[in-house]
Amino acid sequence: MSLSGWQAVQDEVLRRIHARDWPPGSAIPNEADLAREFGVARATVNRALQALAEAGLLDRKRKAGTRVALHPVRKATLSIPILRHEIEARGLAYGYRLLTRTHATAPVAVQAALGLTGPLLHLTSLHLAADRPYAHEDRWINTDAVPDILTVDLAVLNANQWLVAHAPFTRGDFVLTALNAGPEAGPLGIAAGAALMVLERTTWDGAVPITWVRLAFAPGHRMHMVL
Amino acid sequence: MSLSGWQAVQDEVLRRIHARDWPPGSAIPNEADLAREFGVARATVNRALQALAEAGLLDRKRKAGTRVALHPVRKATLSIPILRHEIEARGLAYGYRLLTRTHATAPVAVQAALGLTGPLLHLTSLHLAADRPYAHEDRWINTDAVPDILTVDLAVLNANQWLVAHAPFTRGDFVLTALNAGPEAGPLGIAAGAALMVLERTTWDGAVPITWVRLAFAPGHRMHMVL
DNA sequence: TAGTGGTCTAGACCACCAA
DNA sequence: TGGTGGTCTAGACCACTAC
Repeated sequence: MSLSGWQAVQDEVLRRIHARDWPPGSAIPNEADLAREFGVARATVNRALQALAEAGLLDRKRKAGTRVALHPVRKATLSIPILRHEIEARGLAYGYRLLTRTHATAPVAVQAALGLTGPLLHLTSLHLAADRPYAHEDRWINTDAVPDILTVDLAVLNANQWLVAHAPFTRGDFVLTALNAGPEAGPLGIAAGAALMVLERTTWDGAVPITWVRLAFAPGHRMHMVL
Repeated sequence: MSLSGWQAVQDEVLRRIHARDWPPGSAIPNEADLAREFGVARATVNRALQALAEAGLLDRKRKAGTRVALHPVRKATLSIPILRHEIEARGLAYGYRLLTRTHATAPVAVQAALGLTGPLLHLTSLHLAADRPYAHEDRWINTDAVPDILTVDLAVLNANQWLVAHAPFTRGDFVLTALNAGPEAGPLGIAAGAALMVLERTTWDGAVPITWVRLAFAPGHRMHMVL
């Protein structure tokens, strides 16, 4: 067989896995053999198999060889865009309203997530899509890490937009959960107790915690992923 | 400068982006120039830059060159393990209980997701962790695609486990949302109206729809992602 | 210790697309 | 149409690890 291009190799490997030529758990030929069989260079086979391993369909180990994953852990990729873009991509007008701005001691859960105990800048705000509440934001900011944010008029400029532009993070940590609406119910204009999708994000620049934010999306919000 | 390995190249590029040597939106040198500067082959630079582009930090276009992404769309990867493994990984005993098994016409939403109108196999079941309800499963199966499942005693064998072993899917579609507990409240042993994290998954084998499943997780369930 | 995947190299050709 | 990234090749060396 003579294939052309690493994607063709990938397709053929996928076909064999799927056709049970190579059943789950079984070892497949090594790269050199496959390269010979497919009539391509080993690097081409390597590219194809690495992509499949990254997707979780193959397990690869030096010396042990490559095996079809027994329990393919499907990995779905969730892109986390800036809310403004997410809303505008739906053809809706984006709006932002700052609700509160204080300095305060954060709740224990936030202190733990950030690893900080001192007082932090606390913002609550509302993201609007076509003038309707889209998400409620509860944010704590480590001003020691980004002192410049104190000079910004956050009533006008979205804190998240300022942060992505001025304080890029190197590490982020996301938690998705569902909560019954509490204090967010009022600003979101919904009944207390409604089920809300909540995204909690903590970000660091190296070892320095930057911000903790909790986004509570209006009821009915759906996060979509593929594969 | 002389670097060694594509990860070292990646690190250096990241450093420059982060240090604002290459601010957001700006073009960075082409691969050949970087290869010369770093003292590596162009393929090595290519490997590093492709990884960064895949991560959303760079935008690459032929002829136009490579630019630092203006609005880095962070992509979080959510691994969707088999529930049994997720539970056992926490050191808890996994349990499974089939609640109902019927043939029926699916709700319109399910018909639409699968693109099928005929009657389907309908299962509801409960996943248990240490004998406590972990998630409620509502599943519709296209028996035309997997007739063999009718020969299986689903009271004993988890439908999902049977499907992953016998009917691999080539395409999947996930939706995450939050719902107030309805009929699931009873089996889950919780109050009606509690906020539940819901994962809806539709899977196909090529163009053939296999199954639609809705998992409602017990309150407090947290899905974790990194970066 | 030997076999396997991981990676690098130098060179080459090609597809795409902005100028 | 020329410059850029995308990819392939043949060969090589290395790192890891099962045996």
